[in-house]
Amino acid sequence: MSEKDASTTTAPGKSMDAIVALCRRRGFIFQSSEIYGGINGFWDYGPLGVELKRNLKEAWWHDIVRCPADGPDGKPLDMVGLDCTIIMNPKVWVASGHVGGFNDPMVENEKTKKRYRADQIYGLYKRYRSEDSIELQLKELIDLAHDKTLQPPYGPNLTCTAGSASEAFGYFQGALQKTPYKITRIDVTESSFESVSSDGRPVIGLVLPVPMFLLETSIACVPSPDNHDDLMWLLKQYENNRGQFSDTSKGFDLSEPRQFNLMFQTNVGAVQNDASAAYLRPETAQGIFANFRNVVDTSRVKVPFGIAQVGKAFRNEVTPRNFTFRSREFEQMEIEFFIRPESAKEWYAYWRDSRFAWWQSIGLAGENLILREHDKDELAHYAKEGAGTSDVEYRFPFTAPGYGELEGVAHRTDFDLRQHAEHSGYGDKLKYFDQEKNERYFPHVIEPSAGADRGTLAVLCEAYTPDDSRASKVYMKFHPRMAPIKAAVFPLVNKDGMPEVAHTLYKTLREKYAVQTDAKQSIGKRYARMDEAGTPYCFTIDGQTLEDQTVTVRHRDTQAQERINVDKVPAFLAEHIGA
RNA sequence: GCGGGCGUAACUCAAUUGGUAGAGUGUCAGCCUUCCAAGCUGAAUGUUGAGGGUUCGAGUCCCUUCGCCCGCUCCA
Repeated sequence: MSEKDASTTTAPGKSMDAIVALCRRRGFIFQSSEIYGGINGFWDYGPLGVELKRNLKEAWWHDIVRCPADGPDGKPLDMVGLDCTIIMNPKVWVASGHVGGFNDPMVENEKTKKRYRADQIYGLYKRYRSEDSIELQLKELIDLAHDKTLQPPYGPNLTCTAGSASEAFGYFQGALQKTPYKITRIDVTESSFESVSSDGRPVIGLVLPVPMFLLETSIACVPSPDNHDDLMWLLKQYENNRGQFSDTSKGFDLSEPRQFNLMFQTNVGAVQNDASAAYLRPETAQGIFANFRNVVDTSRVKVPFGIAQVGKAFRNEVTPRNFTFRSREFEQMEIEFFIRPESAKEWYAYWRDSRFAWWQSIGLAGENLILREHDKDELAHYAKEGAGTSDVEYRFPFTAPGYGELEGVAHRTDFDLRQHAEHSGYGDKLKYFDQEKNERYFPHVIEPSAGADRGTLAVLCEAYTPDDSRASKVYMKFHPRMAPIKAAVFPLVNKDGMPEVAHTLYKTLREKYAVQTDAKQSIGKRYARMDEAGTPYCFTIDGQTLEDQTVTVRHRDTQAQERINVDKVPAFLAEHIGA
């Protein structure tokens, strides 16, 4: 999420509470196992919701696998699908780094209950005792200061956006002015230079040679390694802040590092022991990498090509929140696109831009959708050296004025294939062989990874349109391709032969489209219900139909009406909805 | 995981110092109805989130728990 563009806000009248209420009332989304009090982080899709989400997934599958666009070289993309299991050999997650990296050891301040990643406060989570002498602590600090192996993330890794090193120098000087420490050097690392901020200026990193110490006051202290006074000052800060850190009996009162496991664990087979332990996949991507060899061997694909998968993934999030936005069980739509390493920049740009355009094409066309290039310091472990990472982000009512991620496009390099080559023992056999160039190599990967539930939620939020002038006070302005119900067929009144005509038209249309018919109650009430369901068109059979074979088309967005011949209705839908 | 707020029908809300759980909307059925939730008649729906306690008696007081919202934290 980002806080960019704070000057604009989400459209007025779009309260998340109202959207959630409509989702419940009209059967889009329910809380899972609600009659038992629900379960945090799990959501069910009702009759309208499942249609909506299917439309999203099927549009994705159609546009990615069945009917992909042309690539940057002008040729149609080579794409195939895949459907892997949720539970895989646990070694997959060791290779991918999810066992270990995903489970960052955390330390907790036992008094304030605040939690930090252990690697970010290295040195501090070492528990000094009050009887430990200042000299001992000082010695440890000096050792740390001279430990050249402590590189980021262990060392402080401050960055700023600046046009030159001297400008950055001024920034860092300001940032550190409340400490007695001076900047000893500025490293404009290669990786920092590659990252360019949104305003086009390079990101310049300050890499300091010793660990940063986080005090409770959020001061970042950076002792110069050879300055005795600096180290003494730092110790003094510890002393002064000890009341906040500890109960005075245990020095700096942080717990031992603990694992906070974000992967769901289960057991395969009846016996529950370490040998039977397995995980629910935290992402669908690894199933694709694990099957890379199989797909290459069986489907005649050639680099560049992509493998796509839609499926459930699971993360035991610390804090599920914001409706379905952060769920513990969720569905991903992922592409792993395999390319020659030297073409990474080109393909990365292609996927970044085409994925953004795709979200626009399904109705998120307004200013609530943005494309955001990541800063270097927020990149995932596998993407540090890549061509880049960006997010397609949507301004949800609950993130406004900030944004929430819908899809991430990342250059994963050849990290995953190499990891699996090593851990599986397959080694070079996992490499791709290029016949033309007689060359064997690990392809690089551009990964566009989208959230189906987040996408559905964004479509819901975007469609929600308050309108006091209509009976329903609100209507869902879905893109026709997303609308759960494409059209409704109504007899104006429930007599005089109109129901029969309506029924015949309904039976014809439902062969191809999700349509509904309803003869009960007043026509206004039926239109109003369709407004809340987001149905783009209603066809109404009236007295005139019986005479001249024309029906009324009622447009959802404008409430305008026109007459067309009943025989032209399928063609009308084909034109306005698409096949 | 921490702190704060909140849970009464599908929705929005009532219910006197603790004293028979109600209304409107929606939903459903019938009638009526020739274009935007119209009208008439009728109907269904709650273990007051759940569990325990105090009490003759708990929606109301106490404890526990679950869920939702906000702020931290987390989001590889």
